[in-house]
Amino acid sequence: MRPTVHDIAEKAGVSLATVDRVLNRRKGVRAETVLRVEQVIASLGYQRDLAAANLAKSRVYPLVFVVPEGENSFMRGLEMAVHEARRRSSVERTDIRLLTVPPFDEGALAYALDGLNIEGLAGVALVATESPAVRRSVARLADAGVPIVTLVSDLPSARRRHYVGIDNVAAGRTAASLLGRFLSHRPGKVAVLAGSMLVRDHVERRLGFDQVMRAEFTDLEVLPVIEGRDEAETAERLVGEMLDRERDVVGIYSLGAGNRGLISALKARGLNGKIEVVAHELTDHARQALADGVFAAVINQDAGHEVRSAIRVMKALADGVDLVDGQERIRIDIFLRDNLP
Amino acid sequence: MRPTVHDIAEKAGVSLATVDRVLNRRKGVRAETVLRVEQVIASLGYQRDLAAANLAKSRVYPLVFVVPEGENSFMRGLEMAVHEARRRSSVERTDIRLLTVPPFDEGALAYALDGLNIEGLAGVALVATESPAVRRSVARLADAGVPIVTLVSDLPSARRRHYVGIDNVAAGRTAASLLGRFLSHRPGKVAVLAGSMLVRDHVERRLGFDQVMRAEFTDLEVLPVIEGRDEAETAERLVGEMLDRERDVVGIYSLGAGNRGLISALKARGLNGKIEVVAHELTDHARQALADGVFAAVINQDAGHEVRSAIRVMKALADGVDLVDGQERIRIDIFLRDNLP
DNA sequence: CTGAAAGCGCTTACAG
DNA sequence: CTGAAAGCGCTTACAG
Repeated sequence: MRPTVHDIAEKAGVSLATVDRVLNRRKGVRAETVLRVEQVIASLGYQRDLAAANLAKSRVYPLVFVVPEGENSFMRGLEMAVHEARRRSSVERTDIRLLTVPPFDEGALAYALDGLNIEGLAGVALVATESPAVRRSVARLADAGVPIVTLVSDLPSARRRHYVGIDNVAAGRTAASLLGRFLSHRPGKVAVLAGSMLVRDHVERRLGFDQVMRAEFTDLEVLPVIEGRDEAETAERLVGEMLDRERDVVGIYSLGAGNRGLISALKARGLNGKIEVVAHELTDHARQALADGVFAAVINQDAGHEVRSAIRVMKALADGVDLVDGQERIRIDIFLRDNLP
Repeated sequence: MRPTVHDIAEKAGVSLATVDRVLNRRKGVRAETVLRVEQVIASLGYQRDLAAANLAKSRVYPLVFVVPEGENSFMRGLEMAVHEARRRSSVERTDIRLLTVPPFDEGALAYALDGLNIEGLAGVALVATESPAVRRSVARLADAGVPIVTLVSDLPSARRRHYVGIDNVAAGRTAASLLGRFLSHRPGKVAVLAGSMLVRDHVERRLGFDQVMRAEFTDLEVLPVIEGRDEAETAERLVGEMLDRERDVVGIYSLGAGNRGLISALKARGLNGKIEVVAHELTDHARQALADGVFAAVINQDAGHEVRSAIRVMKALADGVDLVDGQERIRIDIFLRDNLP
C-alpha cells in the first residue's frame, strides 16, 4: 500500500496538521521537527495523492488564454478549443478565461497581460508576439509566480516556462522538402506567403524553408516573402500582383493564414492545380483546397491538442509536478488528400 | 456550486446511503424512493465527482495488454510504452499486466485471452489477429462485461468497444500518394513488402495503397505483395530475390516491419537512395534510413499515445463516462528527414 | 428497505 | 510551535 499522511504522522510522532505543514512547506514548525518529518517522508517514499488534496482544498485552477482576434481561421479554431475545454471545467477543476487582442499588435497584447488580476492565477497561455513590451509583461507575471505558457508562437529567452506548439523551423523544412520533391526536376520560381515577419512562428517557418531550398533544390528560385497580414483580401491582392508580375511560378508556400485569398487569386487566373501549393493549418478552406487538388499538402498543428496540453502543463507547473513529456509534444501533422480526418 | 450527494439526500429526504444506492443502481430500494431520488438528481443536474468516488472506493483499474512477441521493433516500442504506463500506475490508479503471445498465431492469442482471470478486470487491450477463435475469445470477455479495446490492428464487427490505432486504409493511400508524387513521371515497378496478409492492418494498408496507385499513378506497376513475416532475415531474402528478378523497380512500400532486412537488401545491391522507399513505423532503423536518404518517408503511429489512449478509453468504458473524442484519434504521422522529432 | 457512522487521503480553521 | 476535530464528495459495512 502507498503510504499516507497517517503513516508519516505515526512514524514521526506528530499530528496530521504538522505533517501537512511540512509537506506544504508552511512555516511555524520547529526546524528539528521539520527535519524529522522530512526524513520519515523520504524513508517511506511518500507521494502525495493530488486528487485527494484537491478534494480537501476544493482546489480550482484559474487559467487565462490570450488569443489574437480577427478573421484568422486557425485562431478561431483555437478559440473553439478553449471553449471546449471550458465545458470540461467542472471535471478538470479549471476556471478558464479567454481574452482576445488585436493581431500583430504588441502594445495591445502587453496591455492585456498587464491588466490581468494576478491574484491566485494558476497560469496564462498566450499566442506571443515578439516585442520588448510583451517580454516585460511576461516577466512581470513570471515574477509574480504565475506559470506562463506560450502557444503556437514562442517567445524563447523570455520568462515563459513552456512552449506548446510545433517546431516551426522543422515545419518550414518539411514544407520545402515536400514542395521540392513534388516539383522534382521542374525548375522555376517559388513564392512564399506569410502573415507578418513580426511573429516568430512565421519567421521560423521561412527560415527552415529557405534552409532546405538553398541546400537541396537549387533549380528553384525562392521569391521575396509576401506579407498578407493573415487577411484573405490582402493575401489575394498581393498574391495576384505577384502572379501577374512573375513568370514561371511553379510552387507556393503559404506559411501563415489568409488561404482563402490565396485560393481565389489562383482560381481567378486558372492556376489552381497547376502550381504546387503547400499551406499551413487544416481549416475548412484548406481542407476543401486539398480535396480539390488546389493544395498538394497542408501542414497542421492540432488546436485541440494544444489547448489540452497547455492546460495540463499549466496545472502541472502550478502544482510543481512532472509532465509526461511525450504527451506534450505537439506534432507537425502533414495532410494530403488521402489522410484527411 | 456543483451539487453533491448531500444536496440530493436533503432534497429527497433520504440518507446518503440511499442516494448512493440509487446513483449506483444497486438494488434494495423501494421503487418509489428510487423515482423520487432520481427526480431530484435530474432536477439538480447532479454529476458525480469521479475522483472523490475513486478515493472512497480505493478504486484500482486492473488492465491487461496483449502484444505479439518477437523481433518486431514497433511491438517492442509498444511494450516499452506499456511499461512507462505502469510507472504511472499509482497516480492513475491502474494495475497493468502485460502479456506477450507469438505473432501471427491465432491459436496462441485466443488461448491467452481465454486464460485471463476475468474477475474485476476493467479492460483488455489487444493487438488483434483475424480469426474465428480470436473472435470467440473476445466475445466471451465482452459477455462477461469486460471492455475490450483493439490496438494497432482492429477486429471490427467483433465485440470490441473501441479501436485505438490509425486508419490503415488512409495510411496506405497516403503512402501511395507520396510515392507516386515523389516518382512523378518516372515509370517503373513498385514493390510492396508486408508482414502477413493475416493481420488486418497490413491488409488495409495494401488496399489503400492499391486504390490510389490504380486510380492516379497508372504508369507505375505494382508487383505482388511480398510477405516477410515482419522478420528482418525473411524480408532481406525475399526483397533481395525480388530485386534480382525484376527490372525497373523504382519504388518500394514497406507496410509492415522487417525494415532492417529491407535496408540490407537495398544496400547490398547499391540501390539505397536510388529506389524511393516509403515505410511504416519510426523505429531506430527507420530513423537512420530517413537520415541517410534510404527512406523517403516514414508513416508512423505513436505507441506512447496509443497506450495512453487505450488506458483512458478502458477506464472510461469501465466507468461509463464520456471520452474527449479528439484526444483519442490516433494520427497518421508522416516523417521526412526534415521533421524527425 | 433504510439510515447513522466511519472512512478514503488530504487540508483547514481553531484552540492551546 | 503543535494538535484534535471537522470537512472535501463519495462509499461501505453494519444495524435495524
